[in-house]
Amino acid sequence: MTDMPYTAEHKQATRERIIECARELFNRKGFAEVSIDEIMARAELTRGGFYNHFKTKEDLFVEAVEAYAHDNPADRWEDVELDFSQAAPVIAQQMINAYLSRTHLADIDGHCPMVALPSDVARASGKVRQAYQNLVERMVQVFAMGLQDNQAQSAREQALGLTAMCVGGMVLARTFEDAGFGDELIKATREMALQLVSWKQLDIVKPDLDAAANS
Amino acid sequence: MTDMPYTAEHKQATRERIIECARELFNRKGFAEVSIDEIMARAELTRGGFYNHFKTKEDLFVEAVEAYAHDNPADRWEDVELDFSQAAPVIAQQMINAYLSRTHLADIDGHCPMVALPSDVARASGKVRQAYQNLVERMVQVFAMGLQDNQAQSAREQALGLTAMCVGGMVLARTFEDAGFGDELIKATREMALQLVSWKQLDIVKPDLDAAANS
DNA sequence: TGTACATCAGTGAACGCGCGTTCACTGATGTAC
DNA sequence: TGTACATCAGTGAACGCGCGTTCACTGATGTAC
Repeated sequence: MTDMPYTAEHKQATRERIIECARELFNRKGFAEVSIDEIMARAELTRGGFYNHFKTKEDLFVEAVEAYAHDNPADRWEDVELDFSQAAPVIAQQMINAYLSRTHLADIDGHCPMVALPSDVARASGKVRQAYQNLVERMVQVFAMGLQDNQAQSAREQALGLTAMCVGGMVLARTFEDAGFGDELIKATREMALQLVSWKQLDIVKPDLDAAANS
Repeated sequence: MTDMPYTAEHKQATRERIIECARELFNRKGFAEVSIDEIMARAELTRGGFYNHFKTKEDLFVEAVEAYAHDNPADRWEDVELDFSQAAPVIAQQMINAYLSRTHLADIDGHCPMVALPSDVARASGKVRQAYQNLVERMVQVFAMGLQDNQAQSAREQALGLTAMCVGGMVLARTFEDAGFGDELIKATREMALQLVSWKQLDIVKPDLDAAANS
């Protein structure tokens, strides 16, 4: 911290600019398909400087996934920000509405990494996968806040199921050639998730599966 | 069909061997990360012969995704094959149990492409994405068979939501560093999906969302 | 039945290309005086 | 205030490497006779 030709803030700002550019490019094209040249060019820099900021391309991947967690999980996709002064169940509903929305689907740069990069992460290092898992855990906890234990499942278990629905609906819709099918799937999934949140709160007793199957 | 030094069956068999090897390698490593050399070597052939069978690597991707659809959707992962002589709701339950299972998660070679390759497909050509969408549509139809319209959603809408749950649960579990978390998520998602199938059949009336939110 | 032949599935060297990473450098900047 | 200096963020050429694809070939095979 003696002589410093550039300020530490300058370097930090550049670093964050690179991470943000990388995050957007990864979202659009995937980790392997984006080159360091491309990332640096978007950040208005040249290739060589990359290694002043990151040890490897994979290290940048970790940063890009973690960067997403610093923001509010929902206010990217909806005018309605998550309002934590609301009752917890309302937060869960807002989350579902924001996540399983056409707005979120259309905002490719702003896609949640859980939606944009699952396959890339599955093949990446343990550090990347851990960062991804933390993102999932975070969403689960927001949902769990809005739910109560019931006879069939704990609030956490319900939250895990809802997270799977939200991510699954978006992942599938994103891959379709036919946007109409994507919209249909997102809408149906959203409605089902919203019903789950309200039904669960009513603590409906688990019916007899065999009786149901034989009906 | 005049002179034929090798039989047409021979060529067809080789072609299918290449597709199967490619499907397994794509499942493990992703589309871009697998080389044609690697695929051909696994099929006990050499690089050059590839273009006797496929026009491009991307064409092989289409074939690999479609190949999965030729098999029974569930009997890869469970000893219990889908038993279409059973009542339709039972088929839906079997599907959920087979898909959201530890067996399926552990069988990486046999993973459904919906689980193993969503991000790769999202970046691929329209033909690949169409093949993937057909796979999804197929799963939706199996579920829809096992469900009835109710007050809140049609059988198809319910089937779309269940498909999102199944795929989402597996996609997430696959990426985690921590296998325990994956098992937890799959189990919770499976239980929730099974409850949905049985609840929906009871045609539970959609409760008042506002009343639930304010409770 | 045995042989000569035409076919084409399969071979492997070669191609151009873009990648992640390294490295010697340059020049804009904050500091010391 | 002005100037000389040391630092290090950023530069861009170069590296080795592996990729998808092409192409001239080879040799195992089914067919004609």
